[in-house]
Amino acid sequence: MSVRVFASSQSWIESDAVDQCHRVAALDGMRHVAGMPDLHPGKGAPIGAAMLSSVLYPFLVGSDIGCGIAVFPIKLKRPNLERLAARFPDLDRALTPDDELWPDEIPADHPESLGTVGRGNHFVELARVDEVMQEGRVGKGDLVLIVHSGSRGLGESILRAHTEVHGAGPAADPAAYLEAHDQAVRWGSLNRRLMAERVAHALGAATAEPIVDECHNFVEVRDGLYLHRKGAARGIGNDVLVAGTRGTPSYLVAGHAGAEANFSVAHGAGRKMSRSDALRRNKAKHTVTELRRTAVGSLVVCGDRQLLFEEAPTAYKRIEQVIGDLVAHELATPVAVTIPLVTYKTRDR
DNA sequence: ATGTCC
Repeated sequence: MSVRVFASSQSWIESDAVDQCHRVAALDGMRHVAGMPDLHPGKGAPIGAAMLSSVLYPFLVGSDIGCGIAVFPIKLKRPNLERLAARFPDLDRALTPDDELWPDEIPADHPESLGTVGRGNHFVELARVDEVMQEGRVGKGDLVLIVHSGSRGLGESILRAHTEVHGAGPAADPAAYLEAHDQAVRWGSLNRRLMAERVAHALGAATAEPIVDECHNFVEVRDGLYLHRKGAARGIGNDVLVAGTRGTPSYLVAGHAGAEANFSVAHGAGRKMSRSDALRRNKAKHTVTELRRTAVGSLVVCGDRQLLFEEAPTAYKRIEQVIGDLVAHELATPVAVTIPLVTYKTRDR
């Protein structure tokens, strides 16, 4: 069926990703595929796409069901970057039941890895609001915690249970898949809150409710159809944090996407290079020192050198271009710009 | 993406 990619001629969109959109569009029951300006190739399914179908395909959401980005206001007296980076808690170590932050109820009875950030493009970032275009959410100079993480092993186990029997085929029992899926979505959201609390505690600050918490890997049942989002967020009257990179700004935007965009907006800058390309090219281009102290003066806590190269800002598209495309196609309008101060990736070496 | 494929 129909495919529409919301990008301009100057935008970097790999043909492989567009090909994937057309392959998805040819699936049984597919009504419409909307590619966001951060579209890039994924494993089988494109990343940065919203796919509307009468048939539910778990592989279109992928393994990290419930992955999303939340923004929490935080107040700190006088932020000293080195001191703050050193005080970030170990978010590779899971919470335990004797921890004071341990929740009373855990969705899906999945206590493993609760409170951990994971790897890949996940991060917890202390950032400063640098510019405000629309009043009412955050003020210039405010500090926020941006948490990008998902359901860790839980979503992976849900997809694997399906894939082992049905591969890339449709969900045999959509209601059963959706029940497990919804638990992973709740687990992911709880996990982001717990991480914000862990960091706020460690930095001696109070915790606040998130001003934004939007998933970008999930299924929404809409008018009896399944709207699969993979690296795409809801954009219908809600705000979304569109993540830049570890070393460039991020944008809080107000989404107002229509049916052509499957009611969705981009979730980030989007990869420009595969992980293997980024590792090879950035090893030649950068030192770990300059990747740990970025061009905007922020610090990156990342003990894993390989991950540092894979996640270098040059591995991603320009966030300004992605936001420009959202605005040009009237999918969203900018609310505020944040600049990273300290980004936590992993303590592990 | 993932208690990580060898």
